[in-house]
Amino acid sequence: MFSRTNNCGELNKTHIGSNVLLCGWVNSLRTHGKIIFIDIRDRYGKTQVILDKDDLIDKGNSLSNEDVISISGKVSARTKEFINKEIATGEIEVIADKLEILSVSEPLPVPIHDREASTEEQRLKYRYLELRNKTLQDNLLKRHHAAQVVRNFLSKKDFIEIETPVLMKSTPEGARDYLVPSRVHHGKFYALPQSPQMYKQLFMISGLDKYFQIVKCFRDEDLRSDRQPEFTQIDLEMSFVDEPDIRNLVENLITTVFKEVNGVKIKKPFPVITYNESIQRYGTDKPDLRYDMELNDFKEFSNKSDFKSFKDLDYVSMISVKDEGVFSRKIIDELDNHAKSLGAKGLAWMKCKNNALDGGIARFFDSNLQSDIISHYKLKDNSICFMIGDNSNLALKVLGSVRTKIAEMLNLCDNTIFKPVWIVDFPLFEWDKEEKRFESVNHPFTAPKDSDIEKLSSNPEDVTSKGYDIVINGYEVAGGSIRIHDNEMQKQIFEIMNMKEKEINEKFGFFIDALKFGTPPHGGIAFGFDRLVMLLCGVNNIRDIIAFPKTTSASALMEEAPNTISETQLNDLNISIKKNEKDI
RNA sequence: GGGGUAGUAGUUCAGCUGGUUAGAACGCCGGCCUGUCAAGCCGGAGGUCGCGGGUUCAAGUCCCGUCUAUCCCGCCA
Repeated sequence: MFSRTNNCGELNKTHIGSNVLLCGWVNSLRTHGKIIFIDIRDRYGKTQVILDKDDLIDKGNSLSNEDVISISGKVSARTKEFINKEIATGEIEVIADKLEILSVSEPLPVPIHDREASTEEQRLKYRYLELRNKTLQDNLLKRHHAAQVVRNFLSKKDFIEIETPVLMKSTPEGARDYLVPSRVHHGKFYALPQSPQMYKQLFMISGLDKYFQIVKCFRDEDLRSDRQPEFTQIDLEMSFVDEPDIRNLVENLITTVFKEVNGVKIKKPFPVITYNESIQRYGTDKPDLRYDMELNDFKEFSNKSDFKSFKDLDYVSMISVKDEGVFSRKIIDELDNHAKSLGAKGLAWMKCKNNALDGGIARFFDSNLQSDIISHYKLKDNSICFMIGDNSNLALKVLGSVRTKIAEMLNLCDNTIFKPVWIVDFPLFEWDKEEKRFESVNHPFTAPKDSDIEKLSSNPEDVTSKGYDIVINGYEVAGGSIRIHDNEMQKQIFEIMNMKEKEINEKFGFFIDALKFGTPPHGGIAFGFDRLVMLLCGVNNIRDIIAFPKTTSASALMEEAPNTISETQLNDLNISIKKNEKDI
């Protein structure tokens, strides 16, 4: 029987002369007749092994990539000309005196060292092979490290990690629930948590004071590159706090994680901007602050121009960018198409040259107006302006998206820089046109600002909430709020959302009851842990930091989930499947 | 639900305005080779062009439908 003495990444000059036994995969094989080189690989690194004895060469010639082997031999120094500076073990090699083949590998369906070299469909099907890739392993290692730092940090601050149920009651507000049928209670269903929101508030009522959990959450909605149907939150809640207490704690948590995991220092305190300000300046509530290019109100000038398409519009939004020959007609067309695909009528533009405006819609602005524009926005020579006119919502939103697109084109997104910002003063409600009722912008447990409580009954649309988000580099990384701790107010909020007493009692009665028995003022926040790890790893796809992710249609290509179940299983649950017309 | 992109050898791709036997690289199999490190050289095998229909003398190529992956919009309290 074998027993490994070292891993494949740790041998160096200090081990020269010692006898070792290494285990791992054949990373590459170079046969030269009377000598064979094997790079043996494990999670820790690669080591070059030499086979130069006749019996070993016969065996070595039968090897192929990804076979699992063990090698025993002597660590030997490489002569100067053969040192490989690329790898940690490059100063030594192991001269084998025994080779054991532990497992033979068939040719791989995906190459493991070059992830780009196969389609994602293929890689997800053989995810366990893709996970042999160094980068992916490093990402998972970083994820582990980040979780560990979070647990340590919060534990030291008296937070207790408490598990909450995964099978819970469905309360259809917000996202669609993943549902689990009950065998015992025919026709009834559990829901998987979208977040442990109510449980953690109940912990505060219980007097547990400070709670956290690194926990899986589930939302049955359509996916994006930063959204998975099941994802992980760092969920936390604390009693007897107001907004500044939470912000202070969270800033310390975030800076600690970035420092411990990535060695990056982030300045405190984080900048704070209001929701309205963020929309005005960046056209989004998750602005990327790694670059400037703020949006401007251009209405004043477009009104004075002869450009008819901008007349009679609510709003004209403008950004200006330095143009160092990047914005060719082709690129401008590309941006124009992007704007149109988001619902804008088009993207107007003009360039600033020799203290005048030129190209695009410049001819609709007379020379006086042009100089006014140039001096008002301090436009520099060789810059380009982009404008969108529409209702203010759309104009800002679309130009905000153009802003990020331009930043990508100009390579302004440095993944080693982290720019966090608090977004605060969200409206408490927004009007749902289709349902014709108010809906919570955050969730219905978010408290209104103390100064706005009177407006709750008169004009709910003007009420500002005690909610806050943290955005880093354009990703919404965390969101939370100070909660309502008064049962009457909680009931009032549900009523504003057009819920009847009966419905409130059915869905949330237990929770409103709980609020009656001495509820401390409390608040908290939940981090999208996956997104945080994405930032730490410098990747822009959530699948790169999850071991076994789902596709954009929420299926698992490896094990083929979801799947059909047997008649027996259906009968146990008293469920029958409706046949579509197509299937008949 | 809507829009964009992709689907051809084990893998990644090429294949023009429809026209001989659908090509390349890597991998695989066989052989040679004592200093390579993505080793090299010689030879070989390997294809239901995602699937279904249509147009045509002729379809990988054109048309319609459909499936899968991916990006975006809607959606994500």
